[in-house]
Amino acid sequence: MSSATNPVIIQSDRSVLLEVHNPLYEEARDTLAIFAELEKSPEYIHTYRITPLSLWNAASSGVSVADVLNGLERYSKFPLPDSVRTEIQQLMGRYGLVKLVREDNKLFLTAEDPLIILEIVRHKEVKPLLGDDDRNDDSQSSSTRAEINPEARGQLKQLLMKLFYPVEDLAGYMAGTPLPMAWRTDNSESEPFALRSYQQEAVATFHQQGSVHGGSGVLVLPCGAGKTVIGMGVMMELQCETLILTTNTSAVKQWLRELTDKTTLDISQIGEYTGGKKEICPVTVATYQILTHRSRVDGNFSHFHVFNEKNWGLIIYDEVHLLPAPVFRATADLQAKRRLGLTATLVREDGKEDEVFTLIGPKKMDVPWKILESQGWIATAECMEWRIPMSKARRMDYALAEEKEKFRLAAENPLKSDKVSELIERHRDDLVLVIGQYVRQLEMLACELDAPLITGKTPQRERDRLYEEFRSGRLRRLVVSKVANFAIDLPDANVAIQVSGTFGSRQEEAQRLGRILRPKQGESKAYFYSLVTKDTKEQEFAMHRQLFLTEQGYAYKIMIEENLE
DNA sequence: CAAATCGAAA
DNA sequence: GAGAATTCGATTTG
Repeated sequence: MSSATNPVIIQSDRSVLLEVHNPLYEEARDTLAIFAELEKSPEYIHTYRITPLSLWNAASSGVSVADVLNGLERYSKFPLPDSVRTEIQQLMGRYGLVKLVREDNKLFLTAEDPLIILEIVRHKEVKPLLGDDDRNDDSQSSSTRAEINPEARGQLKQLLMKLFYPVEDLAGYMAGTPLPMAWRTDNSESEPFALRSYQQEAVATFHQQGSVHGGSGVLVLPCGAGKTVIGMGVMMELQCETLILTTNTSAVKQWLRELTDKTTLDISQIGEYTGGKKEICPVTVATYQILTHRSRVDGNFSHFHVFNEKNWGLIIYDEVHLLPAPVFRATADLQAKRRLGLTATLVREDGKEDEVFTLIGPKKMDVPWKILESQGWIATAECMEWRIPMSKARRMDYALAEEKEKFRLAAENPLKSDKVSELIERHRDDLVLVIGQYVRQLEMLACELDAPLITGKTPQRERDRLYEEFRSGRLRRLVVSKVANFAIDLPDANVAIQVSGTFGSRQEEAQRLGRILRPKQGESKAYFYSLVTKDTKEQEFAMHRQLFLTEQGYAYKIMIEENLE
């Protein structure tokens, strides 16, 4: 029961504070993870929130109201507020009022209380999603069930969630065509391959719960945590034909490489479905882009047939936070397939996280960056923001500029280049990436630093040559544009200097930090510098970008450069 | 026929 | 609220 030495404080707004350095931290964390969302994880106190969605997700994996209340009471410093207790009972009680069942290959919504079914079938947005069965007619108003259109299974669940009737989906998953596979043991590299402990845990968490409930979900893992390996781990468990969706062709190549390298699957069993090749094999890797492509003639999606081409038993969504809206809709129709979403950050600047949860599945596991850092899988990072002044003349220009030009004026502040040179000098023996947003600015910097520049227009051969030199250490500094956000073949560095970035994108910041967090031999210490112009809009945007990293527990040191005039 | 180039899309 | 990168299909080129 509650005791002052416990690690948790529960507030009446359903937020939960957890002390990280308390001896009961780990137990309490594992308990909270079951029914609350981790919102912030700075160094000393983590914040969780109990939301309707998080409670329903818990309920869907078999957790009861009593489990939640006991869990909270066990670790709380103070007695549980009554309002919180009541709300939890109320909210969780709604889960399962409506069930989705399969009978003779038809899908039905059922409820014990006919009034609930009546309320639902009368709802004007629900109506078009029901089966055309005439039993759904108003004359049958005392019915405890209603037939639905199987294609609308996802859409309907989404809609009912909004109406506060979270559906207990008992209709199950299709197993998909079986495909035997195993990890390769005869690997050409001498080290035998093994899943890291948290990777194993992730696979188990996804797979564990019964076949009805445990079929879909999202795993949140930092960059460099080995997402493809975990995806393959899940494939090993399910042993079935799999469709893998990624953001771009280099990610496709990466999956293909890893699959051939680490599994017993034969090359003939692995296919690439992109602009270049159109193979459909028992394991197929495709880009989101090709799926969203519409025919020029009739405006229809020309490649959606991939979803139905084979009897997929598992669909893996790589970087699920980038899932485009049309694929969302297609996915809504695929509720009978097992779905695995992989992502480093479940933040979407468009706030569609809830849709990911409803259509792909609940978040099954969240590995905070700091945990990986403490286990030595990623490097420790020092983040620093330098605030650079503008020249008098530029300050004048800035003051007179149109609102929309201001950001660019601030971002391209030429005084930044002095600081870049200084930082490069300080890291003479390190591998340094200079990352920026505007090609013009980068061209100037590259010239001053006498370092090569890589932008979108740089031909692949040129890129490969530069990457190679950088990897070998002959080349110690590289200026890159936004290609850095996507190019996964970019070699690892241990210092990044960001001279400009997009309007406050948290994702981008995370990705760029991820670039330098791969552990290196010897001292695994990384430096991340962000250069912003003092007292401008840029400074505000930088603040927003950093939010995610602050949430993950990284502290920014702020350094202010004085005006020279 | 494959590689290189181009414009459109989102 | 704007600029950069990417990708796809079509067209041209060797």
